[in-house]
Amino acid sequence: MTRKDPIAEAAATSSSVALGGNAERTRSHNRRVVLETVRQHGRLGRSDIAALTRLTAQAVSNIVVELVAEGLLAERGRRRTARGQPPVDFEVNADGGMTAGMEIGADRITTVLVDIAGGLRAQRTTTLPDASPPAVQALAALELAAARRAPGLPKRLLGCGVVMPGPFGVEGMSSIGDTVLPGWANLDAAALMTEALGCAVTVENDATAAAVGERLYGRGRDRRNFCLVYFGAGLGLGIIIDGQPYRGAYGNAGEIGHVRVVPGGRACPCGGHGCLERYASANALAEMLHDSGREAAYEDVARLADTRDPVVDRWIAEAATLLGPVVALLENLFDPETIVLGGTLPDVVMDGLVAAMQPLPLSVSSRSDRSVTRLQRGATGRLTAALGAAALPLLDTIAPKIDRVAPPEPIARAAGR
Amino acid sequence: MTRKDPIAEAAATSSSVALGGNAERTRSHNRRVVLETVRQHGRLGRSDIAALTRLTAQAVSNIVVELVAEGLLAERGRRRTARGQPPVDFEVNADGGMTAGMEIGADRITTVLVDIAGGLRAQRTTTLPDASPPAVQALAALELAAARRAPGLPKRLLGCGVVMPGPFGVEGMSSIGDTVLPGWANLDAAALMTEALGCAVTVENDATAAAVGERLYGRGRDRRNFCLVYFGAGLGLGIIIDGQPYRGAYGNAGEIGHVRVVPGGRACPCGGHGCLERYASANALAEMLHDSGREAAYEDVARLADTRDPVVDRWIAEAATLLGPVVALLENLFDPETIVLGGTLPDVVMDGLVAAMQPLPLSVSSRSDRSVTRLQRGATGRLTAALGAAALPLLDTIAPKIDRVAPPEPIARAAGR
DNA sequence: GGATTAATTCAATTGAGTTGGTTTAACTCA
DNA sequence: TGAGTTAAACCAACTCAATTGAATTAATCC
Repeated sequence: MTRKDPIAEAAATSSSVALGGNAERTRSHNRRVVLETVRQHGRLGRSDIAALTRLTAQAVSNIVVELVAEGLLAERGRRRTARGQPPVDFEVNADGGMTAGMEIGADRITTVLVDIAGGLRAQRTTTLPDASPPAVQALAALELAAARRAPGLPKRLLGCGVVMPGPFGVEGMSSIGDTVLPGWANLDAAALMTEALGCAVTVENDATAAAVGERLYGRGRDRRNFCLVYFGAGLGLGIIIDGQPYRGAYGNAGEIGHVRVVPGGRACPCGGHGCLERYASANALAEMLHDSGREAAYEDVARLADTRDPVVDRWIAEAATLLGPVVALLENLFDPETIVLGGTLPDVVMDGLVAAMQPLPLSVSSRSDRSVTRLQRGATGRLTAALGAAALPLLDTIAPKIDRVAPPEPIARAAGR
Repeated sequence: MTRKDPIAEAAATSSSVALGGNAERTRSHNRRVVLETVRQHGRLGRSDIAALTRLTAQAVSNIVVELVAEGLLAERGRRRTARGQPPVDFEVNADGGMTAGMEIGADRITTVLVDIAGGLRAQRTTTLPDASPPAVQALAALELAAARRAPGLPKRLLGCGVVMPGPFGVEGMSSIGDTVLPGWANLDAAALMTEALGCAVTVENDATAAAVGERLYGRGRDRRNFCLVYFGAGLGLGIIIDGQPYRGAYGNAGEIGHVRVVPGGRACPCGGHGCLERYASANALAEMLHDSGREAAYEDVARLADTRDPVVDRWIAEAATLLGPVVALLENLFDPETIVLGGTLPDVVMDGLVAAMQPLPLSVSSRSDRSVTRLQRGATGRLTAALGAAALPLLDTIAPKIDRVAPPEPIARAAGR
């Protein structure tokens, strides 16, 4: 009859377990639901919230009182209606709090402060002379402090999201090569940055952060399933499933840059040849520009694209040819509501890409009755990664999610033997 | 000040809304959590359940009493432990209920009855002379009734899952071509079958159903994220994310069969050329066997594979060559815990495929410290689709899920103007 | 200005989990 | 063999938060 201890067993397999609920968790869930509903619709009366969430008006009323008291919601006066007592509208209180987003690249740090209503309240960029952990820690702390000196900011800082070349802690294919910052490999970046910044830090890769940014502030505002193709140094894919970022079982989902699209093509640091990101990425464009003796800083690229520079056009044509089938592939696999293009390329270039990819290849998304376009440029512009980073802590605050947790510690339990 | 009615607006965009919780929903959630936990671990005492779910022993006790009274859990005696009062173990009561699964193909119907503990309790196959809706309805009802006459079955039938060539209601790429049963296009198959069978029917495609089957009874039992590549008439992909089947925004996710793998290759009913499923699918193998004058029924294929028939070997080699990169692609995009092969091919053939694909191409899944193999054959064998179908209703009963719902009807509300 | 309508609040009730104490069933050791 | 120890399970009182039903409030309609 002797068996292993089921608790120890669960901890060993590290399979997460669904969490039971209770009254407090119900409240916390409902608070999130209310906030998310208001955020999504912009401005709602208590009854509207009740109807949308299927809570009673009374429950909503209680929660709203709480949220207003905490400064998360703000009253916005009565709406005019046909009959009956007009509802008092509420919206997310822009001054109720803010989050920070930092994009740490090899040579620069971009910092943004975003309020909980999605408004950009401060923004800084500085060069990073030394990317070693202590230097980054110091400079990041300074930059955040400097950004917080902007006038009229919300007082509360709810958290900080950091985007940096990853991955961290996961031994993935993409960790081989030149993506990780020198000296950061195998370090717990989130812990280091939490220590440096003195507030809760979430670390995420650029593509996923950008997708979260679009989800909260951009094209994904009322989308629950979409993909974001991110043009950075490489090519990334951010995946939003059921309103939440999808990271995969080991945090490596969306590694799209190393799909082989040109058999026997350009060599890639990953060891392969003809990888997609050797053609379709900001780096690939910069290389092409360099090879033809042109400047390739952001402003240069924007200018060149504006003037329909032949090299830029050539890159767009090539990238579009290779990306088209990949877009169709993503549609066939994920069946998203839409696919968004984001990243560090100027809007003109993105628009050029979208245009050059038309008509898109046949896929399950080729329906005639679409209400959303299959492919579009993101709405958060050049700051997309930093804004996405800032959105990360907010997602935890706002988005209702299923509560699931690692199995409990088997410590202090006498295991059966 | 005049604005649109937010409720009508929400209904129009049909974006689903998170649902508020209350005491009853908490209970229902906790019941599911308890059931799921017991199902996953096989046999647990009340305290174990409490520790795993983070509920109090008391709450668990109450719920267990309820579940035992309803016949869903069964007491299994005390376990031997070192000290203290030994716990009473519980497990899912195999006689507490069952679900039916039907696989409706172009020429046959397979029916299985599976109890809630995952045991196969009855199984039938019959030929389907006429695939028109009325004929299928009549025969399916007869088959289900016949299966239910097997001795010693659980009394309760909790629901019925049906797998049939889809898709239904969605105008997808794959609906073009020969996949849909004649006469079923644009019909509400779930409603028709519910009416015919007299119990709640879920309709699903083969690949997703198979994935759900593996999730509950097979290789996915302790996996929360995996993909299942399904070899049927075509080639499908079932995706399990966070323990739940992922169907995409419009129910078309996992359309993997029409990835172009051979430029300028064999023509495909979808209109393209060189689609994966023209090479890697049960149909493709059958075609190849026919062309060389061999029989291609299931038993024939199994026999031929056993004797290492050169044609079968050739098919395996070809399919493996084409599937290898696709497996790597899936790993890079979904980062699953594992990828499972399932479908209507004999186990020998599947095993041959898995072997022939080694070594797998580099991907984010190429880690040295893996505890689960990257690619494996499914555990549910030839009945995989039917068993998966039977698992569908159970998933709703057992698996905890976030409650989310379409927005409320705007009827009977005076819209502001 | 009264009737009507819809939003909101008030007060009592209910469901379900938690807390703290008690009982029960095994093992350990003298 | 029996007292002591330990962990499981149960009992009863309590608390949280949502629901229910009635009352109040603030508009428009006529």
